[in-house]
Amino acid sequence: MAWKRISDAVIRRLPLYLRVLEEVKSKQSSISSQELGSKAGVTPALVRKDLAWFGEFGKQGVGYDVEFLQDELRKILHLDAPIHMALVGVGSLGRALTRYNRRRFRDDPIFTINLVALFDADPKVVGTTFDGVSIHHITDISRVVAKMDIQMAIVTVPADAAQEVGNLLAEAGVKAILNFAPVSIDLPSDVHVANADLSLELQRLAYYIHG
Amino acid sequence: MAWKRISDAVIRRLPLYLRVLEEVKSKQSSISSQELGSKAGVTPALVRKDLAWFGEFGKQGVGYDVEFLQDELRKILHLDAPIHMALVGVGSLGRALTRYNRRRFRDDPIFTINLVALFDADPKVVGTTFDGVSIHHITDISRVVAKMDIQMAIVTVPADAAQEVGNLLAEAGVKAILNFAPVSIDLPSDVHVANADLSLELQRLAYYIHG
DNA sequence: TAGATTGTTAATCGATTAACAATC
DNA sequence: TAGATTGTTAATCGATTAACAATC
Repeated sequence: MAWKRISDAVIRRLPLYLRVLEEVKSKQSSISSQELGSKAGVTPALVRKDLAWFGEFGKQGVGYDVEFLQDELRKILHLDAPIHMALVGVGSLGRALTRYNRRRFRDDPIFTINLVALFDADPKVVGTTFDGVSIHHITDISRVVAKMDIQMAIVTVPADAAQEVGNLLAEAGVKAILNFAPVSIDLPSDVHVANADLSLELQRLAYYIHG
Repeated sequence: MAWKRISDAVIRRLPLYLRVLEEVKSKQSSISSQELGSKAGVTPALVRKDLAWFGEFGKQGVGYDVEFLQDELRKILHLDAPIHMALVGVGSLGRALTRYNRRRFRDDPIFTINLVALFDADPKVVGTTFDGVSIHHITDISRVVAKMDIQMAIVTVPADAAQEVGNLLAEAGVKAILNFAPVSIDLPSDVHVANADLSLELQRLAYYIHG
């Protein structure tokens, strides 16, 4: 197979497959593209095509070995080793996401993304901890990211601070950012920014309330 | 134009256009597809095609009237009248989203989605209020939704309760649901469910950390 | 009028689905 | 072996882009 950048549409489905594999793991040792697809809400042909981008993981007449495929998908998504994550903006949304993430990391053994540092601009909270995680000042992003080997970040700052925080994270070498601020962040193309803009999503949904 | 269901890809961009229009409103009375597109991160041809699904809003040689287009987009998205929304699951994420939404509704005059009712299963919080909004028991969803004319809902309950809560909302006539629980909810096709699954999103992003 | 920009049609691009030979 | 299911190629579908006549 000639080298080609794999599309985001494909990458989005891999965590879904991972979730299905975890669900069936205790009940069966192999799974067909048929079953994996129907549990993930995807056609069997698309499951096979998605997986084929990365290798030949299945066996004709049998299907895919559940544990083997799980391991392979984890490697592809870089989830085979713990990932260190930061969160910038310890307001009410930031605190809620911190709790959510910490609990998930504690309770769910397959969830390996670990929130290890918080950042804020308010001197009153800098130096304290929340849910057991230290809060640093945003001017320390570069130093702390390097020291703690942080690879991902969640941004929950007000709209007018989001771009600047994005710049600081990018300079520090963070390559993947989940942005909850209601503005898009422009960064070099080697930094992947995913927008989780609640108000945009609600406005879109309003289209479907009919009337 | 023969009738055709408008794709979700188109609907997703409309709130983006709305945001750009609000931003330029004080500075100019009209805008070209060129400028609207570049500010929204979309090609000019696509802007024109998206808008053309709903009518002929522009003027050759001039562009689109900012206020007129804003009004039209609001009507299309049903944002021309206030929308009543509920939130189910008053845990830490639910409370954070409640605050976020209430503040947005208070401070931003173009944000017309109003969170008017909270629901939870815990008798200890039922009957109290949070951020000025009453918390009802989930068995009262049907009654309260009807009485308060609620059209949308946010779901922030644990995974194992999400489907049941979805059922209750659908039975009560809610047609649009934003689901934060880490499971998909199956509902009749006239109910639109958008998934905002944080852990899925983080696992996807991990692909891009390289290494 | 001359210049600008729309709405729309045709061309292109990319993603999904169907089909099937290979093979466990 | 017979049945099942993969990996892959070709066909289809849908979304985006390019081009341009119409017209403000």
